[in-house]
Amino acid sequence: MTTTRNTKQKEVILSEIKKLYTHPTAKELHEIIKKKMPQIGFATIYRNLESLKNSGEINEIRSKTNKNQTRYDGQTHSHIHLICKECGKIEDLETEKIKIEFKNSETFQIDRDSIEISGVCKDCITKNN
Amino acid sequence: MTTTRNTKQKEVILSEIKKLYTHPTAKELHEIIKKKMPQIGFATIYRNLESLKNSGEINEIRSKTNKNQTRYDGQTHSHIHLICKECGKIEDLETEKIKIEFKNSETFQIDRDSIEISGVCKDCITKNN
DNA sequence: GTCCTTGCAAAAACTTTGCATTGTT
DNA sequence: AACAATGCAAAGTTTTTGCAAGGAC
Repeated sequence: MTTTRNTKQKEVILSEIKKLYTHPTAKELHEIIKKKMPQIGFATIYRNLESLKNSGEINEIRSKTNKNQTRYDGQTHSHIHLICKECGKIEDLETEKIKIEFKNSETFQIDRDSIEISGVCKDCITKNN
Repeated sequence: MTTTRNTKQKEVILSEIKKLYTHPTAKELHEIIKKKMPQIGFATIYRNLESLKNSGEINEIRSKTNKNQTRYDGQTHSHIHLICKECGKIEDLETEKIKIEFKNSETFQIDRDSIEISGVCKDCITKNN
């Protein structure tokens, strides 16, 4: 078992991602964090996101949006993701607002916080009319 | 408006992906198709997958599994995806086998065929015991 | 002092693009 | 004959890895 150390970089990365509700990519996060810590490198972002993911302090979003980039989520309360297939925006939806009945619980153990649903968001519905 | 032409390559790509229930990546598909058509190039696979996706003959799976690769689905009947977070396998689930009640239909128009749920598959549940 | 983490650069992995040639219509 | 599609290679993107130097414990 390897031990992890607390570094200034990790602290800033966690604190910044926790402030966001935008599900940033590693690149977006790097841009944001460089403002506070200009010398921070890309690899540090990636390695810390991996580490924070493993410790459960943040989540990785499985769905790609428009581009092929991994997105991260600093919000760890119970929620699912609604992904707009037109603009790529990811919205959070509290788990209580959706009811899912699943008949195959013996063959697949679903994770109620890892549900991602694609569709069209309000803005794009309006835009289409 | 651009017209599309029917080529031997496109025909083979479509026919091979339709036979599979494994949600292959472009690379996997390339390997499979090279057995029938050894000279086919990577770019041809990518361009045809894009084209077949646009015409609705196949679907692109939004979720990344283990690696950061796009997966494709030759099965176009109504179904959702169960993604095992341990082994990365994607299972299909007929839409009738899951009931979803969603309270926010006015703010997000969900696409019932684009639901992806993460969890643990039967094999991995067994493996864990 | 040990050894994990950083920052940089290089490499790897995946996807897209440019272009001459081939094949469809 | 026009021009879309192919195959190849090069370029573009995103992510991972190697390594010397720095920092946490």
